[in-house]
Amino acid sequence: MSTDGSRRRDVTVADVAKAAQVSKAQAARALGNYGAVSDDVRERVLAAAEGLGYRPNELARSMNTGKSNTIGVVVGDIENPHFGLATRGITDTAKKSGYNVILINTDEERAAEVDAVQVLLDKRVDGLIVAPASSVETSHLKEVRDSGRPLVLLDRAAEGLDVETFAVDMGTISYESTKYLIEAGHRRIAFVSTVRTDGPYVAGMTLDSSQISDRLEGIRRAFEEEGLSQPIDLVRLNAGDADSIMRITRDLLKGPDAATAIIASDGLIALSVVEAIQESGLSIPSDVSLLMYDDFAWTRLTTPPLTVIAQPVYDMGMAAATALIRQIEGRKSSSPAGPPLEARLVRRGSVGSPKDVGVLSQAGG
Amino acid sequence: MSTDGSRRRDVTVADVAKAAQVSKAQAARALGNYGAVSDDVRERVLAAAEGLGYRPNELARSMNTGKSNTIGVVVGDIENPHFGLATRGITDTAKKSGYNVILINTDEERAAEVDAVQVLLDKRVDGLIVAPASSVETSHLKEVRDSGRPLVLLDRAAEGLDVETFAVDMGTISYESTKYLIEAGHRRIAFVSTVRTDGPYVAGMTLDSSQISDRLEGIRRAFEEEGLSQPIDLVRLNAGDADSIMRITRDLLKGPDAATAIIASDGLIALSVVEAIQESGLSIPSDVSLLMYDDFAWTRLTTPPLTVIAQPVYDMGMAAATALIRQIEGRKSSSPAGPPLEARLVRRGSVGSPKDVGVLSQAGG
DNA sequence: CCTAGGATTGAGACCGGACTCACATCGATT
DNA sequence: AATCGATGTGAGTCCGGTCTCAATCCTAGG
Repeated sequence: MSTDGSRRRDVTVADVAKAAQVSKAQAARALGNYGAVSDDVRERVLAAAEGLGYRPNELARSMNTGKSNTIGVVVGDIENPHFGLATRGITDTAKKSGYNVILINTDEERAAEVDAVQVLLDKRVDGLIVAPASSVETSHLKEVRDSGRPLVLLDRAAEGLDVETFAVDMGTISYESTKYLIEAGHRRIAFVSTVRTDGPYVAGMTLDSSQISDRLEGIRRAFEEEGLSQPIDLVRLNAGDADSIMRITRDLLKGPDAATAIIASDGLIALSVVEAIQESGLSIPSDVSLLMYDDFAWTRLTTPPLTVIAQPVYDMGMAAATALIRQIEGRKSSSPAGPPLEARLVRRGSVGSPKDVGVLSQAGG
Repeated sequence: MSTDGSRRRDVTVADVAKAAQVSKAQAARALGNYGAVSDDVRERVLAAAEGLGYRPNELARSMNTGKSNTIGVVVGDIENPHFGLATRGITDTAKKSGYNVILINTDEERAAEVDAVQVLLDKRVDGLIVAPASSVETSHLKEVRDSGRPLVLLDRAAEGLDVETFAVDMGTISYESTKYLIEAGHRRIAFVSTVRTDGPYVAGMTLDSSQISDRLEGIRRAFEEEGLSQPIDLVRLNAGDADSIMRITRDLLKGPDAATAIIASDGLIALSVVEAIQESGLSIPSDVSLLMYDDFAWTRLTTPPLTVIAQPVYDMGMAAATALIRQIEGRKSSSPAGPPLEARLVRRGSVGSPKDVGVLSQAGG
């Protein structure tokens, strides 16, 4: 019952062994629950361990089992609710299988990501879940894969990298929702995203983000199918902080060729877009329609409630973690893809028909 | 230039040493940049390391330096933007000093927290940042402190635990904002929180959360100062999921003694409260005023924008991490408290005067 | 009563670095 | 030229576990 006692160094198997009057090997066996140990010894060891407050050093254990029971998660920004929710899906799943999570933010910068991956590898995590900042420059991820360490991608694909990826099919949902806007009468549909590019958007341009490429492709396809062409002058990338997004929004809504609908690439963007619209004294959806990616709780509270593209973010995280752990623990990959991760258009009140078109087909369901 | 080569086991110092034709000790010195190494040896070793793609095993390194360069963060729920932001503050600060973060969610359950702390200790993290689920049952945290491992509390204090704590002074801001509501004419002020209790609220009751106790105390003080007494029948704890919060809200707004103002203890609660109010056909602030804790971006987008109590959440995380790292790296604690972490009442549009009172004193400013 | 074979047990190697210690080496001091 | 202190260098230990291997104990079968 020496509840106090040792303060400095932690108790080791050797200490326990000594206290229990057995060899280190026997103590280790009793503690680790392997090998053959007599009842007498087991009891003595367990009692000694209890009394000394013994706790195994996971570092040492990891060192010679080669397993750290830790997975590394690399995302853009944990503050972004999208990643927050995905991370929750990951950590919940990980915990269930006895894994812990080391989290690193990259702010969507490749250099930070390269670094993060390196650090995690050095720490000998059992596997990695990465939301790649760039879908194009992926050499560092290739190295991970080549090193044989389990790797799974979240949210975005990486070009030429044959790795399990958990993301929704952006092309399809983008196509469908654009179609919905077109049917409501919109022709001037804007798209605002934060992906960085060197110059203004040009059709077919290679983008850093597979997600955004797919969305733009979906939009293009929807227009094309109607015999129309996508207004690429309304595609605004490089949207940065709140101010720049508001500036972009004001610009989009100005002049005779103003956008009649805006698709915000994520919740943060939508926030600033809505703010800019409100400041301009315009109203949603009578003056301009709005569609945003991700369904957050607050989107139901705005006036009007926002029409959104809901993504199964938590499930994505869960699926990614499940797949990674499967890779870590056993067979390569049983089923190539898990259950389908599908996005869904949630029609609320922020999409209507543009003013000068009248009600060709009623928006909303 | 053997970019491929070894696939199985990682390269170790011994391998590098052999390749560079020097002893393991010399290789380690050159690689670790310590001790005395001749230029010739250093060059050979570095070249060999480069060629072999040597990467130090941080696990092994940690084992005999006793430092893992990792800190453990234990929060209620990373999905909650409050913690998301705080965590960002922590990770940013940690990264700057070369630390990584292992994140564990507890869902505010003590058992999970005890577990989390244990796991992190076993993994030999250099220090811990905990947002304690309970301010009362803190024996597991006491043990951490007694074990000598650096520990810092976030968001909430823990009773009888003398540990650096980074949280805003809830009593003061609660007092001030209640005062503000009272001056606007409110007398029937409700308070809704998720803290779990055994029975309904009784004045002076011991709560699991120091935060909530302090807030209630602030409310009580404000009423008392006006010669009034706090309507404790309007204190609703144990608010659980969205449904239960909506039920509570409807109940608060019913009958002759209905609440004229509601204080929502966090953003998630506010979400459901607003939803319930909207569903009831009532409007804010003419029928009922609303005040919520935490200033999220979306609170500016509701109609009307919400009056909130803004907390320096990111700074809290940053301060906690800074203090922890200071503890880890050196002197115990130089300044008992860092820069003051103060909450601020942000007056937007959700607080007005109750109907039957008229405009005694105009709310807002 | 003696022995084969499984149950126990202890010594020590090993994981991959960090670091101690004793032993060179070498230019500089007197 | 002999000596001294500052490098250089390699052998080997240690961190705290896991695990191999050979030795020892026991007990049932003959």
